[in-house]
Amino acid sequence: MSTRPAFLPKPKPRESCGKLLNMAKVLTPQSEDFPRWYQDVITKAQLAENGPAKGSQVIRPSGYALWERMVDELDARIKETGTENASFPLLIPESYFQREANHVEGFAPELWMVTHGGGKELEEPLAVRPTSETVIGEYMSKWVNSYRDLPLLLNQWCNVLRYELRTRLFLRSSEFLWQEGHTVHETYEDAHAFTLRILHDVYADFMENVLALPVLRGIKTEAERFAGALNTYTCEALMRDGKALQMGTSHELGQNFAKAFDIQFQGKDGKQQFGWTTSWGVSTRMVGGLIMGHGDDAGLRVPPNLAPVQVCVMVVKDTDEVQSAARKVYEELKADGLRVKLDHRGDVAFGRRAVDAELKGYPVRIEIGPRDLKNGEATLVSRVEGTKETVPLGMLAEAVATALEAAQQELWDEALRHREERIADVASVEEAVEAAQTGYGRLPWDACGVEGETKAAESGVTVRALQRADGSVPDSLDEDGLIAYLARSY
RNA sequence: CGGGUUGUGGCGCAGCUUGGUAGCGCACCUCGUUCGGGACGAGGGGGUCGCAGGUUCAAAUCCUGUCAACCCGACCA
Repeated sequence: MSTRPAFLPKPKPRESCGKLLNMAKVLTPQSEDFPRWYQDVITKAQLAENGPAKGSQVIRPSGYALWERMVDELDARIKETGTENASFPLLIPESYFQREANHVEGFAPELWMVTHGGGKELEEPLAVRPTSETVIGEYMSKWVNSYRDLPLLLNQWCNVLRYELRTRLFLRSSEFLWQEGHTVHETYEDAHAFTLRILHDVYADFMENVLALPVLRGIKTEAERFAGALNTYTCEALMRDGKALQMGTSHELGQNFAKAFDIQFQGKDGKQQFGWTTSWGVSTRMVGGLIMGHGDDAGLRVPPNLAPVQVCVMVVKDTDEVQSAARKVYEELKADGLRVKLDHRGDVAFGRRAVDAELKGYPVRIEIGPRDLKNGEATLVSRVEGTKETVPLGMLAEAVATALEAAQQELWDEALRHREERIADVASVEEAVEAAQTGYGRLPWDACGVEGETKAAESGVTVRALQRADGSVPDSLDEDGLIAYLARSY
């Protein structure tokens, strides 16, 4: 994992500092009560808290910074596909939802409806968007006239509201932030290919290379499919407690919405025809996935590629020498293009600040104190690897780069190992349910089927995704020889 | 919506059985000593006990209702 260059000294623990992690029990241990641990991290790392209205959430700066980084990375990838950002209204006429039968049925229970405005009852209630296929469809219909207008590739970053009975910060709230892409294509093939391109090149790429979370890519069963879609493709990550989390979905909508919203164009052949649409989204739920996918008993562990703060430079003592040396290091690392934070607080005890840095999951911490300076060194602490080492000031930039790279790799390796250990090949639904107590139960879809799916659901286990035998993503549910992954999920 | 648990300063809790109008730890503020792993001492601010009724001379405590949260189930990014 960590490939440590020869010029770096072996990490040496400093007994005067005691152990790196878990000095103070600030969190409920994961093994004791995972949901409680999750709550604790969110509170102690000041990520979010509940809002005043039922199910609403307030995302605090530390949590929002994580989301902002996700937005940055994803937005770049989305634009790379040729998709452009736009903004559509929050309020959608109720009648729009009724145009696509499956869509209404799926979303009706989750709709928030605005019935009054300006002190008067509205003639037609307005739904607060739970997703925007319907409004966007209406405008796509206007904008698409010719095959030359295709593909039409749109995305919006916004909030959506869905009425929820049981809520959990980041994972399920009545209001959440997300990105929703909506596209129209000339042919089924184009739309299908684009749906998968988003799944692989945007979502999975981001989740694996930035979040360092291995994701299972596959197709959803009919039961789990998006309301109104032909097919739903998914990226599923396995949390540290063995439950799966749907991190993102990409839907091919066929011509269902095109027909409902009259998205027609004139083809090369001069004939009017319906377009083929897709939609795809990821949300602030990914923050929950990040927390539960990598966090440990000392708090968050944020992969460097994502981390809003990759390096925290910390003064150990509040003296002029230390302060100016720390600032110098901070400036240098920043000039190297790293995301750096300077913790120069002199009025908060060192231990407290160290614990705080661990809770927030900063991948690398540079401690600078008089003892370090006397030796022309700084102390480098790796949050992920749990090591402390002294590094000559002149080699700090290189040491930090190495440590960050190692941390990214280590998180990935750990998560991958964890997942592989928790996939059990089984032959029956009963065994799959059993295996789902710790991870995934994998079995041929033929051995499960819709009946098996229903049966597993009674034990709180669902089919998370279907794959081909070689692990690739099927084009449809009709393919033979599909493999099902069953798990408990968030 | 069904089952279980719980609502007392920002957070975590005690007090309730045996009514007499609130207490502890953490956090917060001030001063000082500290500062290489959540420091210590002294001083200080903050709650009317989820909410609404009721019983009573008197309710955090008893009764009724209600709301909310959490955990377990059914629905979901």
